[in-house]
Amino acid sequence: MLGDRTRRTIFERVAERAQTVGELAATLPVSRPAVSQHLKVLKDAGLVVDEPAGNRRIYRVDPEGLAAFRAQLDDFWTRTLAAYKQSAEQDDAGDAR
Amino acid sequence: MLGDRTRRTIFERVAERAQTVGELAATLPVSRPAVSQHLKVLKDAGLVVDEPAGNRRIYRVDPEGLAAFRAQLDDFWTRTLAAYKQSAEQDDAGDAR
DNA sequence: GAACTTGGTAAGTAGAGACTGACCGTCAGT
DNA sequence: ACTGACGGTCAGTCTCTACTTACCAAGTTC
Repeated sequence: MLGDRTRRTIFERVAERAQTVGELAATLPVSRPAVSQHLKVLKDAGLVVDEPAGNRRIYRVDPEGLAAFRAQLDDFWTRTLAAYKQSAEQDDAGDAR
Repeated sequence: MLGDRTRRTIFERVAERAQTVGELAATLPVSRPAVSQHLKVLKDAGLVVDEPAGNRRIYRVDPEGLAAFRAQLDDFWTRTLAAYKQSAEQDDAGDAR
């Protein structure tokens, strides 16, 4: 999801300040459609929401989706680290046997 | 890095229990070389270390590299969330103006 | 309402990377 | 020493995806 540099940058920019597609594209080394496509992905993932503002669309971070995303991440790390810890302890027990 | 399903699974498996390449490949839907390549990437990233054990190589999680990796992640999220928070507060101030 | 701006979508391309089969080196057991 | 198991690497393929150009729809401005 946020593995792609460009997409991560876009996400950071939007987090810093709600912006339109054009504003984002102007400061990035990719074309406007590319930005639009990245925003679509971020939107589908629930990380951003867009709001029509006359001629433009303003993109901003979606706090709920962001929280859900982080929760997923945290869950992964919690599970993985717990498993690792347990495995490490078993190794210690094995060494001490 | 951990965006790829297979690689993430491999990492989780290694975290659960230190294993050889063959053991990992046996329970995964990909070939042994594929596992070997994923492990190389994980090793280059410092997430795992390998230790020769006679004929085989045992892969285990590298606590230091893991900590560094998590630190990077945390840094990204801390920065991003801080920026977002500040941006949100400015918006509130703007609305109240 | 005509011209301009903004942005989403479609189609096609190019590059990245995940995967396989083949090959080779190394170690263990006989 | 020979044989078999384990695993790293190479070369090639195939899929995925990020990107661009072109086009179209909707809105604003004069």
